[in-house]
Amino acid sequence: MLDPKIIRSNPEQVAAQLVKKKYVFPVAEFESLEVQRREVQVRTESLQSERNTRSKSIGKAKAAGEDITSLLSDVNDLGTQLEEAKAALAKINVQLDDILLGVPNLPHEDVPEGESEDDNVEVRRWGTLPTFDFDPQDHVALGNRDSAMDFESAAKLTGSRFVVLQGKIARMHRALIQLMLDTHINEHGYNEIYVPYMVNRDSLMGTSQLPKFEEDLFKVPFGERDYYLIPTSEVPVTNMVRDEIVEESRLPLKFTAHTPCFRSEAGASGKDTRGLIRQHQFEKVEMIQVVKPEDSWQALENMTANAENILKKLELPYRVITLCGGDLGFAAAKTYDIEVWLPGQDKYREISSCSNTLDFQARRMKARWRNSETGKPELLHTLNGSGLAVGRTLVAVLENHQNADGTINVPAVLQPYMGGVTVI
RNA sequence: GGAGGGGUGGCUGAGUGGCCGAAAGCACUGGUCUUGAAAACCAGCGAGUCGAGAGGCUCCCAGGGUUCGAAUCCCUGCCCCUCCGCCA
Repeated sequence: MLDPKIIRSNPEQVAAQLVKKKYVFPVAEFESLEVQRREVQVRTESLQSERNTRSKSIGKAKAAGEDITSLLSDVNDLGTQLEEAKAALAKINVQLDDILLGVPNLPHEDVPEGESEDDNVEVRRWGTLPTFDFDPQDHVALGNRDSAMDFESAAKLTGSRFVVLQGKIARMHRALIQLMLDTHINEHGYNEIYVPYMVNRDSLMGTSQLPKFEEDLFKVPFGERDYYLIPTSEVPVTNMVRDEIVEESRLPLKFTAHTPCFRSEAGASGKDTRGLIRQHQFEKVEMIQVVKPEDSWQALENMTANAENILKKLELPYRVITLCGGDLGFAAAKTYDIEVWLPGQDKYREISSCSNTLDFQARRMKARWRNSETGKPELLHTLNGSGLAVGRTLVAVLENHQNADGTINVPAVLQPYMGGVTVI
């Protein structure tokens, strides 16, 4: 959520900045509601004030043993007026919240203009693209050996966009997770955390998957309410600091978690239907940082480098891009995507996304720290980044390290996690 | 599933209808003392919101209700703890 004070004091400027993100902010509607809100709020509060003072005087008169019947009749119709004012105020606030919760974060000034992913700007490349003296296969063909990557069984068990992995491929998939976690823990200073794979509405509101993106989520009815399968561990991990005031000495908080992620992919029918690229269920190792505001931009650079380090270890060529305004996510002020080279598709594909949300999520979550200089609680900054999407990493390893006979060279860094096997 | 006990400020915890935004302690901040520190002593210290300010309003898990007035009484829900049963 954006700071309502900033929106109130300068709605046109906010609207102008949001144009970059292809969002039309309803300035006129907002301002007219604000005028009403202010008027009704002032009226409500003065009525409350009146009621409070009168109630106090009744209490005093009663204590003094005086007759209070006339005082009671004076206060009679105050209650109804107050009820009406309160109801009117609540109604206006609901409308204002609807607007405010639907406004995306402001893009950072570095963020390039642009409509879509075609306008994203490349920052750097790493690695040399592999060359093959044979026709490289894609991961679906490579995984088909011994039914190690089995989409048909998954379709039988559940439906489309799921997979069954078996044998060495399943082991490599698991090995990748271990490598990622160990690297983030031992080399990058993250704290491992295990979290629920289902969350409540409040958590999803906090990180801003709700109320706007409900159709992307799997909902699980539970008694009178609903739980939701997490679309990313960003949700449970970031919400650790919801409604908390974090001691300054504990900052920065750096968490890494391995979880499955569940996405309905409602808006992606027909897209990436082949293979492992876009599934309803996939594994991801996530990095979350909760930092002082002054540290968040440096943290974004570091987190991106942490994700890149995994690709370097796996000897996978990649490039880093800055998302343009039109491609930027709802909560993000700036996002670096890392795209890995996939020989089977002959192009770079997203494998990580690292974002700084500034205080956007923190404001929704009331996630604060106590600033020792001011002595006051202030909003934190939150960042999240994939380090990395495991399924897509598996795809990249298979395709980049394949041999003519369809076998795969296991990257040296992964071999200890696979019992020393060098080729699968 | 059954029985009982709870949810109060950063933390612990008192508070059963008005004198309570809320005792006390811890933590924190400032001061006295000290070469310095610790200890001791003194003082300050919840959050949000409206307002130029004075000050107002809201918040004692959440949502309803009773009342002129609710942290306090009633109802519903959520969560935590103890015991019993069941169980991976």
